[in-house]
Amino acid sequence: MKILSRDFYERSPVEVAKDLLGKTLMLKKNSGILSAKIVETEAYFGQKDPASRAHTGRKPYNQLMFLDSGKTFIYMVHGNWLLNIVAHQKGSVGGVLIRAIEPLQGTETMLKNRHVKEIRDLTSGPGKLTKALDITKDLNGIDVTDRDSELIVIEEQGEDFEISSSHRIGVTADLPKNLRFFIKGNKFVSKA
DNA sequence: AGGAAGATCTACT
DNA sequence: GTAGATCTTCCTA
Repeated sequence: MKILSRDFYERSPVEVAKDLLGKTLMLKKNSGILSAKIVETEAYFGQKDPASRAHTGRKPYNQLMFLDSGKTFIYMVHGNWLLNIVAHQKGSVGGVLIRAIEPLQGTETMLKNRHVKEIRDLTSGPGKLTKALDITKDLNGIDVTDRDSELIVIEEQGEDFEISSSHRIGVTADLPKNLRFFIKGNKFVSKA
């Protein structure tokens, strides 16, 4: 098991968003281990990105995006916690939103956290996956490169896959670029 | 005090 | 498949 290092996150959010696809998210809880494969992400920048939390400048609640890469940045939107990982070149600002995952380990626990019939609906959206994994603000700012953290990201050999991209989902003001990336054909991607 | 926000669920045509 | 209500912070006035 290899944990992704700090350098991995100290690159452009776009590169990190693409490279996070296929990696494994692992959550160590008292009740056991939950893990899932990342299948959909979006890149966000700083001031120049109108959809970014950091767009209006540094504030107490968004300062994590300005600080260390490789840490979580979790915030609430429409009653849902959304999970981001801070990623940017040193001295820059940015992050990657985890939009969808595929459950690997602890599926029963996730099903208990959410009332759905279809496994497909369990984690196929940014607010869904945080509920399934029981991620809240308590985990805000933790270091996903530290093996002692409750939440880490690990590199694992998986099958080959093809990456598709699109505009970002649900944002009121997007940039004229494709900043959303997902594994082509994966069932857990929130939207084709 | 009020409203917007990177969404989800439910109930319809 | 699309539309509308509602979810809970944190910012801005």
